Amino acid sequence: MGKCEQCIIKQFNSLKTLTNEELVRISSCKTSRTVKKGEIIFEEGDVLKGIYCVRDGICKLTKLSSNGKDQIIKLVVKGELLGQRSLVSDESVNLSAIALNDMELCFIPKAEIMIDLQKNTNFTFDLLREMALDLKEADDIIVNMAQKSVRQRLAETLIYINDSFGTKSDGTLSVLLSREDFANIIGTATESTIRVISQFKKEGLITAIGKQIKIIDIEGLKRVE
Amino acid sequence: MGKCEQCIIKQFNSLKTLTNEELVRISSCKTSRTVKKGEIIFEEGDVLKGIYCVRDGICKLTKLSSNGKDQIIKLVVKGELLGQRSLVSDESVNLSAIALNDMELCFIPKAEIMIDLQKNTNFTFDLLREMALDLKEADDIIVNMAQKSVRQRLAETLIYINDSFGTKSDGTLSVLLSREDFANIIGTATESTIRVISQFKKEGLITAIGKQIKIIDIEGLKRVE
DNA sequence: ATAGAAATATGATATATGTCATGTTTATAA
DNA sequence: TTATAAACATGACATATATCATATTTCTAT
Repeated sequence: MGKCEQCIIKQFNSLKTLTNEELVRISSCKTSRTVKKGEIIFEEGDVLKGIYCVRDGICKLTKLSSNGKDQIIKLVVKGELLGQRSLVSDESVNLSAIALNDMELCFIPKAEIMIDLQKNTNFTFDLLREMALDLKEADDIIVNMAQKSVRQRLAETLIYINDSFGTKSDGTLSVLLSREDFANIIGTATESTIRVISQFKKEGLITAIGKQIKIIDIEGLKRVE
Repeated sequence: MGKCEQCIIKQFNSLKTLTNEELVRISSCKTSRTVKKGEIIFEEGDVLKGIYCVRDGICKLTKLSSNGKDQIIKLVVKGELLGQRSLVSDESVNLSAIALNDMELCFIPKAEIMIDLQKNTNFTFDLLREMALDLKEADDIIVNMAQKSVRQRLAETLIYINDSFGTKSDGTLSVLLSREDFANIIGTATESTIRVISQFKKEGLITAIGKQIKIIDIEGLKRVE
């Protein structure tokens, strides 16, 4: 099993603030876990006993609405932490995490990471910074949900995925989502999403062969009303 | 001017974690400010030079959407802090704060409060906990926006205001909002909000005389579809 | 106290989006 | 490979909500 102090993944999250000594200790108590596509990592209501560091793959964080539909709140990719909030509150998690492709995760027990949270101000402060960013993003999502059309929300989601998670060598988005996943991100019916994707294709904004979506005219997408 | 170390307001926010010594220092550099109803405390894009502690009154945090409409993200009342995120990031604020009634604010310069953020782990940790709660609330708002009807969103907003901010002796909500403010919270047109309020009145769920709204049948409101 | 401006109210209509039905294509497992 | 299920696609229609118009009431400043 890899050693945290040598792992490059930590560069992308708050663990980078830990000292070598701290990382060695963390490394000795962490466990690794592979998760298959579609598998549930944790579920709304679970009590987490630690945090995950995503070594590879991507997952969605979803919340079940009272009407029975899932809402995707956030996509978490390679490099990010998962379940930070459980460090701060003793409540159960308010979101489910489901793998969108095969994943590799490292699990760090809460008791161990809490030691660092007590001692290392840099670590706490960096977590705080990450959470502030999440909060800012959440504010933007709220405004978009409240004020923008399904067409706009889908256009922005495509741009967001393009910019944040990048493309493969052929230009298609590297994050593959079903039409239903897209619908659950933008908060609409699956049929509506399918229709808008078809419209975008006809309008020459994107190409879409199955789940392989490529943005053709990003400026056009930005202009969508 | 009051002394922080004797102020009861701090009980309601992260300042309660500061030591007496720290509070004395903060007290000596803080300034007080009164803000009239409707006045802008800070605006999207401003660079904050510190944080506010709300001694009295209530304000709304809004964000301007690209379609020109304001979205209300959060109500901040007596006891809470304002502008915590500016401590963590050096970016400009992403929200505007506007007084909903006359307010009393204490302003603590960033440089001073940062000293505590560096030294006092309890303080940082408490801020982290508050932010985690905000984030959880934001997740709920996203789901509601995405999945629920205007009727449901208004019903939940009324219940939220009732439960979180309380009522006057006559049972009316102590937070007074215009129909437009309600519309900007739930993300809909002002006319739609007015119509739904009228419906709720007819259905015996609430009474509303001008801005004085009283919940009559809270269970009925919870059942709204 | 009065004029003018906001805020509230309500109708008529347009439009975006949801829902249901049905068919086709693509993926998955035996 | 074939059978079966899941995902995708599209039409027809229903419905929630937005928009525009026009009163009416309430607030605000002089």
